[in-house]
Amino acid sequence: MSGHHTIAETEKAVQAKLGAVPLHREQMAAVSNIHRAATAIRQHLENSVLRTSDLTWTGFVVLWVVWIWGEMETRYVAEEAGISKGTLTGVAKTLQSRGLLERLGHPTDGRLAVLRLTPEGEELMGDLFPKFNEEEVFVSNPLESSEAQSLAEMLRRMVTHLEANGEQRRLDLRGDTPLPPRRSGRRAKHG
Amino acid sequence: MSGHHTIAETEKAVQAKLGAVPLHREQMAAVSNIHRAATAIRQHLENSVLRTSDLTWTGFVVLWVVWIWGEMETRYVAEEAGISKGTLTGVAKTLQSRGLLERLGHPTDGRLAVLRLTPEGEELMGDLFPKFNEEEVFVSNPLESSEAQSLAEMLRRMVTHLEANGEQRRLDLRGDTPLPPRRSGRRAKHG
DNA sequence: CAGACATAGTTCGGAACCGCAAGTATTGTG
DNA sequence: CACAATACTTGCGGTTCCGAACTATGTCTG
Repeated sequence: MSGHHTIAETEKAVQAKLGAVPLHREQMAAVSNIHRAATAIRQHLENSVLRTSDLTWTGFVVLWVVWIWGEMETRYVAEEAGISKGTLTGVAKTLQSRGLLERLGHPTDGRLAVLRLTPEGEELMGDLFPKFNEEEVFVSNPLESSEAQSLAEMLRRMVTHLEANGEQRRLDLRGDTPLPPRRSGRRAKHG
Repeated sequence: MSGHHTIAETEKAVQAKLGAVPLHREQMAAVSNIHRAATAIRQHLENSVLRTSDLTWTGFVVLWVVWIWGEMETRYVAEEAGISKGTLTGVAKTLQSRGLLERLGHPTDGRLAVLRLTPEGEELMGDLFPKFNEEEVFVSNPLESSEAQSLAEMLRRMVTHLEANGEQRRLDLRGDTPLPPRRSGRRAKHG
C-alpha cells in the first residue's frame, strides 16, 4: 500500500479530469476513502495477527460474530458478517474442519442450523481478539479518541440509512426494467 | 442488509462479552464500522449502477483509476485499485475482452505495460460516473457536507499512516519468526 | 389434511482474489 | 558479457463471493 500517488494527489487528478463535470466531491472523497481505508486495514490485519493463526478476514469475522453473540442461527451470522448465506456455508465448513466452530440443528425447527464456537474456538478468540484490538488501535493512531468516536458514529449513520432505504432506492433507480442477471451464476436446468 | 441486530446492539453485546477485558472500544467501533460501511456501500453500488453495466466492483475501480489518471503502468494501477498484480492481469483481460480497456507496451522500457481506456471505455465512464457519484451522494445522505469532509479527512489520515508505518509495524510484530506461508499457493518444484 | 406457499439452508456455476513460485523478457551494472 | 534487478505473466492451490436453483422443512388455508 505504499502508493505511487497519495490520496491528495488522486483527488487533485480527479478535479483535473472532472473539473467541468458537476460532481459532489465531498461525498465522493468520503466513499472512496472508506474503501481505501477498509482495504488497507484489512490487508494490515490479514498480514499480521490473522496470518499467524492462518485465518482469513472472513473466517475471523464469522468467528467473531459467533463469539460475541454465542449460539447464533446461520442466517443471522451471514447478515452480521456481511456475506451471503451461500458463502457462509463454505466458510463455516472450513472453520468446522479446523475444529473452531460447530454446527447444531435447531431442536424444534428442523430448517434451522445454529453455529457455536468449540472450546478451541473460544480459546483462540480469547487469545486472538486482544491482539486484533491492539492493531485496531494501531491503525487508529492518527485519530483522537473523540475523533474515532465521531468517525464511528458517522459511519453508523450511513449504514443505518442504507439498511433502511437502500432497497427502495435501488427499486426506484431501476424503475420498470428488471436487473440483468449476473454474467456468472447457476443456470436453469433447461431453458 | 436489514440487520437482525443493529450496530448499537452489537456494540452492547461486545461490551457484555468483554466487560472484564480491557479493550479499546472507540477504535474497535471505528474499524468495524469502516468495514460495515464499506460492505454496505459496495453492495448498494454493485446492485444498482454497476449491475446495469455488468461491471464488478473491482472492474469498475480499475476502469476508474485508469480513467482518472489516463495511461498508467499496470503496477500502479494495481496499487491504486488495491489489488495484487496477478489479479489485475486477470481483471484487465476481462475488461479488454469487453473492449473497454487496452494494453500498450511502453515505448522506452520494454518491461512495462501501460493501460488506457478505449473510446468505448471513455464513453462508458463518462456515462457511468455521474450515476455512480449520485449514489455516493445517496449513501452520504445522513452526513452534512462538512461531516463528509471531516470523515474523508480522518480516513485519509489512517491510510497515510498505514502506508507510512504499516510494514514496519508488521515487522516489529512478528519479530524473528517469519510469517508462516499461506495454507494455499504454488509449491516449490522440489523441496 | 392436502396442496400451496413460505422459509432456511445447501449446492453449484462462474468469477474474483491472494500469495507465492516459476517463467519470460528487458534493463541496468560491474 | 555475465549477472542481478525489475516488470509482468502464468499457473497452482486454495478461499471467498454472489445469486439462482434446489432440497427440506414448516405454516397457512380451503
